[in-house]
Amino acid sequence: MENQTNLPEQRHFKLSELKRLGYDPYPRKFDYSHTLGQIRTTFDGRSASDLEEKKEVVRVCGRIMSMRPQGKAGFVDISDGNNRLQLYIRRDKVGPENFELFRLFDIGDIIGAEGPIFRTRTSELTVAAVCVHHLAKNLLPLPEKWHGLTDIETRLRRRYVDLIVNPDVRAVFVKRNRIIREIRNFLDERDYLEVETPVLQTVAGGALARPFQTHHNALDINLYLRIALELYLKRLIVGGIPRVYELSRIFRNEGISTHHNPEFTMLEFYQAYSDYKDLMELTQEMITRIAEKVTGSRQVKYRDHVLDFDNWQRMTMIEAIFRFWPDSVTKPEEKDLADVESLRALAKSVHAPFELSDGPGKLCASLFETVAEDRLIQPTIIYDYPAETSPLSKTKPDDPDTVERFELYIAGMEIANAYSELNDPAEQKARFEAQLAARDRGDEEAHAMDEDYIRALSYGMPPTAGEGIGIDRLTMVLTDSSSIRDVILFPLLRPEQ
RNA sequence: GGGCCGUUAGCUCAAUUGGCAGAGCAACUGACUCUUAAUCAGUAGGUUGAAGGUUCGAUUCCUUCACGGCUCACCA
Repeated sequence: MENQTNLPEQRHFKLSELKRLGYDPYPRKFDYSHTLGQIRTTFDGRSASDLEEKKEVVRVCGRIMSMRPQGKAGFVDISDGNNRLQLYIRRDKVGPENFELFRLFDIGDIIGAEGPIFRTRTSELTVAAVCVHHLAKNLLPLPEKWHGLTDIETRLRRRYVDLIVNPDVRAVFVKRNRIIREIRNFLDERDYLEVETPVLQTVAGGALARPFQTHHNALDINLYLRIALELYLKRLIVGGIPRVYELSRIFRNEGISTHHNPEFTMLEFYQAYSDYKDLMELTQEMITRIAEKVTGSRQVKYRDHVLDFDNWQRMTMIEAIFRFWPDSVTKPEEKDLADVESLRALAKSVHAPFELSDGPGKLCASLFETVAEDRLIQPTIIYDYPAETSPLSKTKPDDPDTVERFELYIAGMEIANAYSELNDPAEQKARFEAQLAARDRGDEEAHAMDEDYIRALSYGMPPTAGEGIGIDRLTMVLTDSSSIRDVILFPLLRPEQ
């Protein structure tokens, strides 16, 4: 033992010692009387003398987070991930054999204990153990107790360790779950039907993005992982389900950043007999309610800002370009935003990226993203988008170049995207053909043709409004997280070695 | 993909101008029956991310590679 300086070897030695003393190294179960949370709610308000008098015996279990041995006695803190509780183990209370077991315990071990609840001299609620139980051995040491685990790579690769030692991480994912639950409650209250549509698709449509490809062996066909939920959900609108939603994972074969993960969670919902104005109201109500339920307030701290969900803004994309145009650059006039030549000049003046094949719509969108997007901190609905960048949206009745579409921005991030759905199959076919032409010009993200979707529209789709909400980004906003990886338990990383 | 930065003990971090690789916690041994960052005494723990190069000598300087972070581009 003296020569065993390697830590895992020492732990394995202790595991063999457990076996030698007749303990099952991996016992099957442990009957506990209280979770640590139940201990807290039951006994936190009780006085030392009251506990002393009643001597209520409990059985508890959890992972050892710290130990303070003192010769023939010792204190141990256990945690169940939510709560901590102190155990006091005395040789004269548990007996010499059980005390030998206690001496084989390490930080990180999973143990059980039973005994009466009491308060120490410093008033700490504590179990005075009459017996301790070994439940599982920790063979790899936990991070240091007060600096903890901070290395981001290790935290992500070993999320289980991150969860053990960083309580804030668990709190984020509890909130994420709460957000999803509130969304379901909100939509279910409004008679939406939750459905599941194919992840494997022969045509990856519904968004402008590059898909992952895979192959089905038995059918010998290439398939794509879906990049959006949209086209199947609208087929269900055609099929007579007037309110429908799906909340699930989609996949985009694109870059990874603090705001992008290759797989992410999207809510899409579609509501027949409505237009995008109706969804603006619905979105504002839903997001505000979720923010309040999840954070406890309609004023939410995010980084250096306080997001005020009592004060939503609305403006058109064009208005946003004018409003946030940088003072240092000569402000354009309205007519400049209709002309390709002057739009290119404007794009250059603010360093907005564009391609020579871009029409006025794409150029406007690029201007908007460059000058306005990251200034949209407070909840802001930006509406009326160029038809050129929106192949599935219905145009405005008085303007064939503009569609009835809005996006919700919070904290400089696009959170939601919604529009009045194009339900004219002839026009939809023409839009797809325009996208195919763009694809031929080298635009890899242009929308593919989907003949069956055209056929579905040809059976007649009622006027419909639809919306997608990025759950990961919404969770970032409501948990004050600056990276999408803080709200995804196991984000994609390059494999080790 | 571009730019910048990082990688030293299980964890968190030092190491002066290129000159013997260190500390705290964790671990091990011993003392200690109300501690809580327990305390006290002692011990052990390293291919400094990998491979080359320069040098009498490299954690330190150079090159390449791996992985990561930030950021820009693309995207939601």
